[in-house]
Amino acid sequence: MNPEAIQETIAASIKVACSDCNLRELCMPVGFNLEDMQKLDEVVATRRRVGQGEMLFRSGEAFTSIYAIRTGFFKTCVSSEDGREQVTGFQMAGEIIGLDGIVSDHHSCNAIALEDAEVCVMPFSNVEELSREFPLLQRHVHKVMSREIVRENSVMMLLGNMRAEERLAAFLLNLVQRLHARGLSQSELVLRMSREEIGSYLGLKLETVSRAFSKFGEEGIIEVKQRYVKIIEPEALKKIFKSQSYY
Amino acid sequence: MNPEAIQETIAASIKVACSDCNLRELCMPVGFNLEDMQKLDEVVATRRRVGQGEMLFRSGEAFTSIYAIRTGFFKTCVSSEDGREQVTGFQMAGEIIGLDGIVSDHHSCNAIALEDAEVCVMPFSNVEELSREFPLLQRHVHKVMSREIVRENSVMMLLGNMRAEERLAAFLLNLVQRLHARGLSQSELVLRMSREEIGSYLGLKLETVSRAFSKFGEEGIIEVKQRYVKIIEPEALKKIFKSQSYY
DNA sequence: AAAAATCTTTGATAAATATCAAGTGTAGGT
DNA sequence: ACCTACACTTGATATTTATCAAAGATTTTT
Repeated sequence: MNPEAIQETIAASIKVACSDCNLRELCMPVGFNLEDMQKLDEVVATRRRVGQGEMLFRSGEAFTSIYAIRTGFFKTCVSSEDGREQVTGFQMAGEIIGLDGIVSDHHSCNAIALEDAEVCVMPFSNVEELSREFPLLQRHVHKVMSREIVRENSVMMLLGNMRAEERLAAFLLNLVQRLHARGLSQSELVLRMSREEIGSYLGLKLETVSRAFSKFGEEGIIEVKQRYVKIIEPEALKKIFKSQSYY
Repeated sequence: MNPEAIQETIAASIKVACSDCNLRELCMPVGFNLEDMQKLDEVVATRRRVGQGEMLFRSGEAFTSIYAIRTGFFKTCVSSEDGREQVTGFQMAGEIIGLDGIVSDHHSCNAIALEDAEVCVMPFSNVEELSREFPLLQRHVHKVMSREIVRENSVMMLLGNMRAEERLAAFLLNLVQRLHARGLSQSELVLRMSREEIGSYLGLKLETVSRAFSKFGEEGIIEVKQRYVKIIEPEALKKIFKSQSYY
């Protein structure tokens, strides 16, 4: 047994229980009674640790499970034949990844941990089986997928209609909003991704991202020190992201 | 009873049967026996006609149903507070729209008919109920949503990484591929949308789209006459757009 | 602790696309 | 068939962002 396999066995042997999980409100539906909740625990087969820089799944790989992030931070990205890479999202605790694999039984993107992470492995057949039994879970799964569709719609708006500074403002506001929903600061954050990764997500080159950060800093809207960011004037950011008339 | 209501009543009274529908392979799962298939017919409540330029649903509207396109052609678009509009997709016969509404019980985009159209109205509660009964339908619904997520991933790649001509090449190839899957020509098509709508989808201005069309025409790759397009050299188009799968 | 590698910032210039403008073509309505 | 929208094309110019380059900061390795 190699070290990784041992690690996985240990992780699996620890009782994995959604009913006890402090992320429940984020990644599971509410409104269950205790009995149902215990049934629901069956949806999670094991937990899995993913070290920084490691892949949770990769494009082309057979699809078996979706994953709920317990701790850590991920990026998902697609790459073209000629090697161009597009970051399609950044995911944090309580969020679900792997839904891309359902349609073709193979994943179509890579999921890479940007910091040491742990995920709940939810075999999709379990999810479907329990969904047929629990309408609340079924509805929840549908909402999770719909949310992803809606999120991608707004990324399309961002990429198709906004200029560099608007994109970065929208990105920062979205990040702190999600972090805040997890009990973290509304104004301070440490970026888990590089300028290049931000640029890839926003359809910009890293230099352009860096310049936009510097500009916001000069204007006193934010305070930036490498990956540490403090939002001084959230209203100014919102204004940049909402109103600028582009083209 | 106003004329529209009468029209709807007539449409509903015509027996709506997926089991008889020639689009079944496109919009419904395969592998059902006749008995199940008849049960499945219940998923469709009515049909609805949507005239050119009319909205099937609009952003903010309460979500009740998803729609399978029987005939016609739609665009979906989101708009920002300051009025900028982003086309998020073009949909044709056999495709499903309205999935954006699930997450918040309200639609987050507009669906507009680009030509006279008819859709099958599938109340989402019906879909969910039958999904619990028929694992094949459940799996199909999940695949439809996953396909949309994967499609949007490719659009992100397109908007984030490609140049104008690559975007247009990818767009044209995708369109003819989908039309071909519906028994239409692999090389000829009549665009249902304006240059401006193409531009909105591709994150370009209409003039840029027009120039790219002209360039392809001059190079003999395509033949363009307003909205009529004939693809002369599909390989040349594929070479321009040599990224991976685009849905 | 020094060295190497990586990430970030900033400046100068180039390239791509938007904007403005004018003219042409096409479709729909009377 | 004519008139009037509206859609499309094309040219000239402006703007934005990419590219190239180099230096500074941070993290990792030795």
